[in-house]
Amino acid sequence: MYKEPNIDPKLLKPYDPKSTEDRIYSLWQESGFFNPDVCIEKGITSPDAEPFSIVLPPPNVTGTLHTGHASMLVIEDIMVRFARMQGKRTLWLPGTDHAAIATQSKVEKLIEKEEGKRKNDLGREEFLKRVEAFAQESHDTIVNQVKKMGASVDWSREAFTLDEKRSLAVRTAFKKMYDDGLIYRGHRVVNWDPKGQTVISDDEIVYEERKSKLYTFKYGKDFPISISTTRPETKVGDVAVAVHPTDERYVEFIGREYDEVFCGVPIHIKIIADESVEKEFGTGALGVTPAHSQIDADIATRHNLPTIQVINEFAKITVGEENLLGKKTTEAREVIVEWLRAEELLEKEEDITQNVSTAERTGAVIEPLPKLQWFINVNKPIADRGGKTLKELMLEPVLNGSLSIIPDRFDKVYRHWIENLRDWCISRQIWYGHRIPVWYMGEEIYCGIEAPEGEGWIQDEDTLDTWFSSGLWTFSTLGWPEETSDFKTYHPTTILETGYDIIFFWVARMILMSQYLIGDIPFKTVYLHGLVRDAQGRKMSKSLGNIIDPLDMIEKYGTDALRMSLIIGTGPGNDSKMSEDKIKAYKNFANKLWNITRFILSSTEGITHNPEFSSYTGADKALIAERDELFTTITKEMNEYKFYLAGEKLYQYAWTQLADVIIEESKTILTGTDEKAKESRAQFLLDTMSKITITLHPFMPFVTEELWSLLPIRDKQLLIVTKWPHGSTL
RNA sequence: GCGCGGUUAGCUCAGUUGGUAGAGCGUCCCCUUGACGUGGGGAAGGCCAGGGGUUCGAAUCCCUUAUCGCGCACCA
Repeated sequence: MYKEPNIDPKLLKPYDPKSTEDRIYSLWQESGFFNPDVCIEKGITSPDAEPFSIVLPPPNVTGTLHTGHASMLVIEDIMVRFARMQGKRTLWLPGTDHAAIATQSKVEKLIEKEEGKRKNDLGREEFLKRVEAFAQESHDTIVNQVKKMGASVDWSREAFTLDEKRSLAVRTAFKKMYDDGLIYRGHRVVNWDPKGQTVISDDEIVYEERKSKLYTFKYGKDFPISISTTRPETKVGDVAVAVHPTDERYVEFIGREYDEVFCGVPIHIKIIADESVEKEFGTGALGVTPAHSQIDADIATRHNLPTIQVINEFAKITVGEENLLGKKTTEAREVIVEWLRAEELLEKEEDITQNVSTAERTGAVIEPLPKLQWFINVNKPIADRGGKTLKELMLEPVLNGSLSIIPDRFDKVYRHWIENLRDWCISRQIWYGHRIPVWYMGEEIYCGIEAPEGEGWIQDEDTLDTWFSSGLWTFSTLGWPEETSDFKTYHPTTILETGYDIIFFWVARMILMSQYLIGDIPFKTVYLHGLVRDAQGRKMSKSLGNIIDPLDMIEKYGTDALRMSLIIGTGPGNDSKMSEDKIKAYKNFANKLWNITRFILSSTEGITHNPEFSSYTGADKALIAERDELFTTITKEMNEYKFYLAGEKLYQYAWTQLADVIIEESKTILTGTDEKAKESRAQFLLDTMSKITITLHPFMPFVTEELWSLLPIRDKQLLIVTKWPHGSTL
């Protein structure tokens, strides 16, 4: 036996996360072990080891991390540390997202508040400088927070959705899609955000239930059919009334045309028959406004009707006399309702609740407007993908099981979304983001990775939907379009861990891009976590003032405690509640581990752990069997991504079995006279403590690394790269 | 309208392939025991939302009702 010095004086005091965590994180960073190449160089990982890769869902550079990010980092760090300890070639690739619209509107608000200026006062170039400065600052804050959480990401490979390499990937992807005819420019009724002054995609709409009025009226005294609408102000742009072809009430009018003057605006209305009209709704007749309703636009296309735009980008009326012209839609509505009353055309006014479309970022009510925009065609057969459409490419891996979603009930949600998917509008009228790689000169259009040669070309003013670049994330971060060795080694990535709230925005788009551009899935498994809510189950929000800052919790209880509280009892796909009591309980647990170690070290003083020790007593053999059965179980659970179960079992074992039972009875054994039993028990305790420390490391990396440094174990590496015990054989 | 999820101890939630119900916090009682009072020992507390079915056996599988929440669609 080796004689060890007395136990470290650190152990004589309670565990102190504050004086430990930053020091340990630096130690890891200096070791280089977050980088799989270093692990191979130093002989920790075999060069032909199975790769395990995961990209960090890049946090938006709009500010700071919240508890949702914290829980994401915990789950992913557990996966990554576990993989690394299993000897896999493990890469966790970090980065941040420029989050175009979110970041731009945040900076716009800041500038307006602090300087009273709007972005046009500054100009594109100056404004972008401001946004970049803000983004840089957010980035630095985020990086610091990610480190505080203990995340073992490979900082040497850090990426940003708007940096040079990712921009090249974006332009390359765009050009290929353009050349394949998947990206096209089209005039369509799109979702216009009057506040953000940009188009947004269908997915960026949030439906809000609001009380509203349904008005029933006629365009004029002699008009034969009454119609119902919640938006009378758009009716100055009507070109038709659509009825169901079999509606007996109206059948005789089909094909007739009428001229009316509606609130001072001349309109020409044709009565048409269309299957999409429901006889039961309202009067069973629908006023068709092709410019300001997507459904009406579809009807207009079918019947070859003209499109008359009557509302502009600022949600103001563009027709009529001074009573209407230039009025906001809400004001114009009142004007028209008043006019209808005065003319005795208004027949009914009903209170209804309706789903109002609002913009996710700005909260503005969406104004459908006809616009020339860029779209991705999801229904066009692609020649070099076996004639499949993007929709089919997105669906395929989920249907055939090559890509699995945890929990699997989200399969259905995903499939349902794809089935309803329409062309994706990818152009945005904002400045911050990837400029569309298309140039114009007169009638000529050029799409390329670089600007065209020659004078006079003007680049498209618009930028791309931020999710276009996020969609490339699994491979743009690995060097694509170059065939780098990282790309070859780590793609498809092993798993994507993210919130279920962005399954459409992000997960689906990554599958689309990877399937199309690479011809392969972006990841084998998707693990979806839920929302972290406050103790009452409410969503955390600034307006409610119920936001818990993870950094405050770290300050109070330590990162390990926060991590345990975020993982235990949190199954995939389910929302969880943040509870300070729970964090406190795990702070106590960290201290408990500390004290267990103190007991073991002080009562086995001078003894070094001997992994080959074989003279265990019968009693200790039984304890080993029981313990190793636990390790077998939790290893299985970890492999199945059931960290919430494994973590809890380790906690239970360490506290109620090791501390409460085994250590209690060890007191008699270790102070007794049976030397064989003493030696056996001492080795058992050291062995068990070392294995508990190893297996708890993915969950509580700081306290375990610190304890590991104090354990009398020969030839040890940092715990972060120590091999995971595989059940009873190790 | 279509779909999904929840409903388990006072509170927050676990419960892996169906086999006598678990944890944290809280509550009550006891203990300055030589790792730890950020502790230890003990206790109370549950017709697992209701009903029906399958089964030797159901919190777990099926049907149904209620209720809360979510997603999608509609939104004239």
